[in-house]
Amino acid sequence: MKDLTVRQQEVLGYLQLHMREHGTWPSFREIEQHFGFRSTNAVMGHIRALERKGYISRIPGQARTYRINLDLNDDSPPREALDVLEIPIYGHIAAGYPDGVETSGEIGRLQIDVESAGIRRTRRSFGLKVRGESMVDAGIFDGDTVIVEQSPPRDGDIVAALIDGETTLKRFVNKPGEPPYLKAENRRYPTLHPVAELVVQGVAKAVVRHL
Amino acid sequence: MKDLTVRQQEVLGYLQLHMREHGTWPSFREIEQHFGFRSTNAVMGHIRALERKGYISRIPGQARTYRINLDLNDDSPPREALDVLEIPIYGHIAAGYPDGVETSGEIGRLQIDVESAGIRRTRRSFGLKVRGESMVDAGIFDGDTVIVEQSPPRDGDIVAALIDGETTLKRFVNKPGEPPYLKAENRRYPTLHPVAELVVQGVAKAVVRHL
DNA sequence: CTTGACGGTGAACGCGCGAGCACCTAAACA
DNA sequence: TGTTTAGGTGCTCGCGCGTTCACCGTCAAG
Repeated sequence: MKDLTVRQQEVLGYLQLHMREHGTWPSFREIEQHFGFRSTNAVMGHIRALERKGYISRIPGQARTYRINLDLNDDSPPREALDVLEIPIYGHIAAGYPDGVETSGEIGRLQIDVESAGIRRTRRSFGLKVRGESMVDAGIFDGDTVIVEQSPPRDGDIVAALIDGETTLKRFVNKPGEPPYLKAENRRYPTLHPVAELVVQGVAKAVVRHL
Repeated sequence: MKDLTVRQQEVLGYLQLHMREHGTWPSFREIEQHFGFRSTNAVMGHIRALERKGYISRIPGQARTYRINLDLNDDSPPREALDVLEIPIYGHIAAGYPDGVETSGEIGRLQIDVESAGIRRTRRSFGLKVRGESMVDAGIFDGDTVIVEQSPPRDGDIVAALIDGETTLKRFVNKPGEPPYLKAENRRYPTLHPVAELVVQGVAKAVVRHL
């Protein structure tokens, strides 16, 4: 946060303010008007600067598409206090809802400190209520809550993946030289699970079980 | 949520999904492509329906500006704020611990909401870093953190108990007519563990595992 | 004195993207 | 039977909005 000029901080602040208040990113013209600029190019300069310095990223040419890189703009001191995160929990996956997690199906919330869960604040995370026995050999049982972080999977990770329109938990196997595939961790299940198109929603980082 | 058709729920779900994953609302063309429509007007119909039914609102003519009316789409009971508790974690337990709070052996802290952990605020709780394999058959592995609440054990509970000056995790068995005893949940361990004097420190309520 | 970063004006360009119109199909009424 | 509602296709129109180019200041560093 230190390498930003005052003006740039103001612009970054306005981006976040607008998002908080309207649920939408502002357009160049809206930023221009807010700061009293007389040219959208003044905005362009600041946006470019923020982009260059890594505080935001965007999809060039597309309207109102920003993304704040949180890890940079919170210059939180080395934490002594526990950094707690509130996470939505999704349960049953709507039948036929192929996009995966049905957002309206939020069945609860969970709060845990990031260290215990092994997740990062900068990534989006969500909880998933486990159904079925496909991962019992990995110590994940029916009824457990797994905390999934949206990040690219690596070989050996347990991932939440989309199979036939349902979200399931599987081991992600990606050996060099062969296409990646998914594997259930249950001796009674077919071990291999070849998938035409692999849609990985996130990587399981932690399990919380209610005894 | 009941007055929405399946398709409308899917569209609403995609709006939220896209927002979660990209931090941006999708454009009509992106929605069209995602659902395989061949006309943006199909999108228009659904957006209009969602708007008419009050689930979203938008600023007409402006790109990627939606607003979700949350109060409508979650028909879950009004969620109370999560009650979060900070808990000390002990590694190896010092002999003589049961007298009270011996903080010297504290190796960390954990924060979690009481509901996820299944504990009560009124009781004292602590975390325990599991060492050894004595409970693998109960799905508790070496390295897991169990959350223990200080309360009287009942038959079948997993308890933290003092054996030979060390705290271990065991199943508490208390059948009528015979003295209570402890039992390890590992096929390779002796199943019975008769103890002269039973010192139970608390009942395990939850497990947190870092994958 | 020059160079570069920073902050800005003004105008023009061109695609992204919401909006509208015409028309189609299937299911649910009544 | 006609009418309505949900869910589409295909096309066009026109504004919103990001982008670029030319050019202007100020200030600190080399």
